[in-house]
Amino acid sequence: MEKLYNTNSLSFQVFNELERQIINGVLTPGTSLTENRLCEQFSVSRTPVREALRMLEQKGLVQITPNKGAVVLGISEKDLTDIYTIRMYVEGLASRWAAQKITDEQLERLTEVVELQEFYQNRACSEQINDLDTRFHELIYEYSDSRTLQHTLSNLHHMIQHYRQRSFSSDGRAPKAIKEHRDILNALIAHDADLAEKLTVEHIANAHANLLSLIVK
Amino acid sequence: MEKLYNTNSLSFQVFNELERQIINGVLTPGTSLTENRLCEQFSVSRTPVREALRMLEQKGLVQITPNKGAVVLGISEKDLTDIYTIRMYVEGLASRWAAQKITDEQLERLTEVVELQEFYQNRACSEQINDLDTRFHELIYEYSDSRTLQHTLSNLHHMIQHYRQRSFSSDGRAPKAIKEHRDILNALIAHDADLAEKLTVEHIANAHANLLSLIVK
DNA sequence: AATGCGGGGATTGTATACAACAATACAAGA
DNA sequence: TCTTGTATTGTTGTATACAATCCCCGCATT
Repeated sequence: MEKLYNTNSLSFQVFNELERQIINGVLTPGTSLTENRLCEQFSVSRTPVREALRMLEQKGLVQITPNKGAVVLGISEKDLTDIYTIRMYVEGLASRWAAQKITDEQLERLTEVVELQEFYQNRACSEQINDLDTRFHELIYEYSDSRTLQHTLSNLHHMIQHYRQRSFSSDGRAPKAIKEHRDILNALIAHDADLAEKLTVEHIANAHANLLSLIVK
Repeated sequence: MEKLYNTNSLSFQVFNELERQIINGVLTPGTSLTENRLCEQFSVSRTPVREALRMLEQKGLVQITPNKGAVVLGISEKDLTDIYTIRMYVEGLASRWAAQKITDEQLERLTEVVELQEFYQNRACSEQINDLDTRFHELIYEYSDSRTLQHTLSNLHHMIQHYRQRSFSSDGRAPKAIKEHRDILNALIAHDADLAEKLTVEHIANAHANLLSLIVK
């Protein structure tokens, strides 16, 4: 379950770091990524760099033009809004399926995450809260027991990590979000698929609305 | 728009061919892909093979374990059902957005595709019909004017190409599907977002039901 | 001045060589 | 017999060398 994962392999180190930089806006859209520059930057040869770039292309984070190289695509504010809307349409499905299939052991793990969130919520640890938010949603994706749905939603959720961080760190969104998580958890405990779906859709809608209000400012 | 795209580069040739084989079930789940074997098979060096494998991993078609190699994941019947269900939740959104944003020129192109389908529908050319089905849906994804939605749905639609082929080649599904396409097209022409969404969801549901009836046999 | 045409430097594409790791088989010792 | 250590082999990870392509710039021609 833990993603100790390919943390070794230089390809993945480069991939993860570039992904992070793109998602966090360090690398702005339009930036062209020449292989040699990245080689120097990461002190690795071209092989892992090229592999990382190919992976990023499949994720839609860079665009590779044959014989010309890679440019950063990044995540625009329109992408952000689109992602929330897409999640509003589909993330309820994850909770619905999870409600039908979740085991007692899985419920325990999820409960633990929610309790940790409640523990942190008044301590202004926006990073921990964001991490736990990620874990909460990722666990539901996993417990939906659908590889494809997990893959799809995980990608979407991951893309907007940086924006969520802003949301949690700036205002009173965290307590509300955590309360909503607790409600969803209760619906899952009751195996009430309809309710879990409904609450999840509302949760996404609220998160979206909150983020929009921040951006307008 | 056309995907003349990276058809050159050996990496993409290998990627496309492996993807095709996985999607078509030529490579069954669990098959382990050793780099040297693929090198011989495609008569290329390890570099493009490795890049292809990394891309396939990001698409969720193979799983790479560090220092151990890649194994085929493939698309199970459960994945198939899941994909249709997910599309039922989200594909309507593409039509909704397309209805709001589609231009006259884009409508012409889409109309052309539907007319071609109607031309072929009684000629038992299931391959052409499948190709045109792909083009119809891909165009709507494109005209939804959302990079993320296009990316998401394009992946899902692509995954089940092989199953759709079976659907079109085996029974009276093609004429019904084409009729549904015509109805969706009309809704788009009228820029009726609600109707376009509703018809699209029904279209996916019908396609799913049809495929299920085939599999049960 | 505008256009067309090399040419050289920079960049990507591909192949290969070497290093690190994993798995297996086999032998030595308890 | 069982265990454990080790050698061997096959596979993946990384670096580098070479080939193909593109791009920019200067130059000549009109």
